[in-house]
Amino acid sequence: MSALNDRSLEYVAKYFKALAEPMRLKVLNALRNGEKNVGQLTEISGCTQANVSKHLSLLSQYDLVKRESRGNCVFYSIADPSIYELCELVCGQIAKRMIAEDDIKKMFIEADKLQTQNLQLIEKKLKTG
Amino acid sequence: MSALNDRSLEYVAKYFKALAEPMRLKVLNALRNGEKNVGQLTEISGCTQANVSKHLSLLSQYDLVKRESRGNCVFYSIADPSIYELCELVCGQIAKRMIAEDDIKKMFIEADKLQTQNLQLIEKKLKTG
DNA sequence: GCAATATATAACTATATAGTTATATAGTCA
DNA sequence: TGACTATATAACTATATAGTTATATATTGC
Repeated sequence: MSALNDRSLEYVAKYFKALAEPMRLKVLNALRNGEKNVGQLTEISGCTQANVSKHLSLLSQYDLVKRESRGNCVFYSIADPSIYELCELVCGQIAKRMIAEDDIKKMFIEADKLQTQNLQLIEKKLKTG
Repeated sequence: MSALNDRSLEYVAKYFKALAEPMRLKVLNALRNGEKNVGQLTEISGCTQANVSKHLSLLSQYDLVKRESRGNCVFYSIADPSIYELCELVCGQIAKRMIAEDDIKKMFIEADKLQTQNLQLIEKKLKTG
């Protein structure tokens, strides 16, 4: 990253930007346990199918996800697991600050139990069909 | 990053967003060799002083840079060098793709010689006063 | 072919923010 | 004190994009 020119910086910035949206992180997070199709991701994300498709299209464009059309469905999966390294680095840095900032600490650790339960319910539902 | 709730995802996303602007990356890149004051960063960045200040303020807010007011000037430096790990991870991923995409490859490797020379000139000028 | 389902895209709105110019604030030195 | 320099902020414009609804495009099974 020494002496990158402006075009390169723009490129790197765009890459970060792809990861700079909560909904896209949610989608990537949902793909941790393996591939899912658009309908499943729509259900998990809680927004419209059109929106999920748009985000997937962008993630695809940056090779963050792999697209595989199978039968009537399109399955997406993580293209390069090293994006999780990125996320963990970021989480680590945020964690450092959490020590000082108690409200954020709570935000992370008490992790909205309702939401977790809902997610588990959806996952379960998706597995059992 | 397993089962992060929505608020946490938003927080992580915002962190990425802080790194998702070319001008901010340029500033961070300029701080690789050590602290610089706002005037110096303004000269390197090539945009207005007001804009640099705004970006520095945001970077400060996310603890990406350290602020130290000394005399008439304010010096900024990298708060946590692990952000460069982030950038290198991203550059690494982009590099993987470069193999296939020749134009991007050129973009990175032929790194605008003029710009590099200009940067060196500015750096030199800053050092000699 | 036709109905049904799954995904992608078009068109639009609302919002966030990068950049600007002008101005305020703060420190230095005479 | 007042002139000068350095940084931050306010107010504004232009642009990008997340989200929506409605529609188009595949694919499957009858």
